Amino acid sequence: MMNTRHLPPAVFLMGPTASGKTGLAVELAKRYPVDIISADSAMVYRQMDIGTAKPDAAVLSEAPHRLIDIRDPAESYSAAEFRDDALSEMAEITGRGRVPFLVGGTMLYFRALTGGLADLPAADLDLRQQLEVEARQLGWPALHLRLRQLDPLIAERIHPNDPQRIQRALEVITLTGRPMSELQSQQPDHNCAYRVLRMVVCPNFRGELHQRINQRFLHMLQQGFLQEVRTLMDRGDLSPHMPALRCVGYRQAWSHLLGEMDQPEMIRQAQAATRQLAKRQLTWLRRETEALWYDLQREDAQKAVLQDFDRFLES
RNA sequence: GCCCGAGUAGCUCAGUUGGUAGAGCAAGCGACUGAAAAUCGCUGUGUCGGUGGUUCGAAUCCGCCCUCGGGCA
Repeated sequence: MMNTRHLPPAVFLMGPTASGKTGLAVELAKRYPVDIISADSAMVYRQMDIGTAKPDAAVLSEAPHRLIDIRDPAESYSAAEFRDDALSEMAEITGRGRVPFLVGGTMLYFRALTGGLADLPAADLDLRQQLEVEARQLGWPALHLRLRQLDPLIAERIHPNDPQRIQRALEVITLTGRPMSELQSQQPDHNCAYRVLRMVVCPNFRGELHQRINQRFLHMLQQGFLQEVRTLMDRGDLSPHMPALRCVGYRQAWSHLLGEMDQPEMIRQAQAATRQLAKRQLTWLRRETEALWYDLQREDAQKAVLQDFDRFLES
């Protein structure tokens, strides 16, 4: 392990959806010389406020968040773009003598940020569409078979039913002429240029998190979530397979507004999808062995956070 | 009160002519390199409403009871 003493500090606040990250981050931003950078793949989209649980304008004026509202819902964003954007924001914040404070639940983004990414080509929409058409005729398992010829190593790691990864691996080899497994193995060692305090917030009991998720979705509905989705729908240029509209809650609401399911069913499915998202986030989070964990339901949690924050910033 | 229907997994239900059960969803676990709030993989779950009987053997057939629907009074 390298000596990180001379590196500038940064703080990561991670946690599953509905765990209370944003509220805590805003509190901390008021007390410490930190600037918040959102690490959230859904909050990047403008006009998607209620359903992404984005902090409102009043909160944002007090505690500005970078990397939210940086994309139109018709556009896409990616882990690689996040990495570039976050690193440049971090450098800028550090340059002003303040501390970058990364807050969010998109664990792939954190990983790309600290672990780096292989030198792979960006997405190519035309090529993806072409592969989509082929898949419709031949089926994804057939394309997986083709991938097995071209890049046996990566095919071994990708399940024949996993369209997204088969598509990506074929895209990479088509665009570069080289197998994705090879490009990944050539990924340079990446040293994160910051000394990082990793904090995770999460209720100790899963049932408690589920309850918060269920209630929060009902609250979103009261705040006019369906109207928000209706407004997106009325634009006429969005479709439910775009990354923005695939977000939890949005795709169920979209389907409900099309009359494909009634409201109680939409609520059930949206809540379930959110619980499943939280579970996947927890699977990532369990690997964060160096992180400090806090259950904000507990009386002493806030105090512990402040203490650990103090100690880190003073060190 | 009488008649009919239904009670099987957390939920919705399937279960052939009797051989002590299985789907979907939910849930749990995992994977994850430019769509990641995405996309995938694996895994259970049970006093078959209760009770007594017939039978070598009952979710299945019979009696009684309970609960919930619906109808008739």
